[in-house]
Amino acid sequence: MNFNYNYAPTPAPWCGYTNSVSLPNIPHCWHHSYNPACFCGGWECCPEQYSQYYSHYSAPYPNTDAMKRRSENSNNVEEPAKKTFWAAGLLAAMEDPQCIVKQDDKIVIIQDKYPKAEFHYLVLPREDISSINKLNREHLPLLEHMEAVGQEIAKEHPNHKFQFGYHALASMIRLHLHVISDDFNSLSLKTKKHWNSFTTSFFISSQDLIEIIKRDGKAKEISRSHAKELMDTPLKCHKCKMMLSNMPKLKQHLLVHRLKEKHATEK
DNA sequence: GTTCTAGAAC
DNA sequence: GTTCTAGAAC
Repeated sequence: MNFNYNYAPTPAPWCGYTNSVSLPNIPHCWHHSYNPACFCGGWECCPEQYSQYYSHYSAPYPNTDAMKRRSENSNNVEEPAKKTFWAAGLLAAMEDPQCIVKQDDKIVIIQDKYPKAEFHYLVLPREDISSINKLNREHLPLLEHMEAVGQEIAKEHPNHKFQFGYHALASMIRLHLHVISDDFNSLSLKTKKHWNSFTTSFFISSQDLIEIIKRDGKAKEISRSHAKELMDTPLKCHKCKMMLSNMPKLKQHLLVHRLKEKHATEK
């Protein structure tokens, strides 16, 4: 992965090491639980500091070179960049063979690191498109292709229904199409925000986005305040519209549908 | 995006 | 007292 200054990776705040030259090749994907874009290399560079913040993890080995660099730079600590590093996690993941499920010359498909359902893929264009804001009519063939490969991978799970769509205000850099099974059976599905991001109008179906681009020639991310309104929507089952008062109850309720569908497919 | 946790809700 | 979540920190 080549370093791209547009994404302004942030040195870990506790690490004094700053580097104004260039970032070496990034050998790891974000699955290795540290900031792949950090100048200091993430927590491997600062094991003692890392364990201070995250005592339940332990550093694999002390990186003495990095500690020395940090010491040399200790009087020259730059303010961390505003753009937070985690937002660039997808860029690292789509470069890592371990993360890639499928790819072609236009797109890369990865598994969501924190799947919100039994199957949850992300289709990312190789073209540097940061978000739906950057789309225009020239991207229509790409958007159609992204959905087509998404449909293809969904077909590998014939007992599951899938949703294909984009978040109206995405957190991660690089346009990504969610391909997610509608069971929403996952330990990583925890919060109201998770739920509402897939079951309210915050989730723009792939077909809808394509129609919007065809019609208007562009699409616009929603405002933070509108996003918050949608995230605060009361919890409602996406299948039977039943209202649930909290996430544990909602997740328990989802079991009803899972059992019902399991029964139906076994008939 | 996730983790963590204070304090709200029960 | 326990469960749950919102918001800050990362």
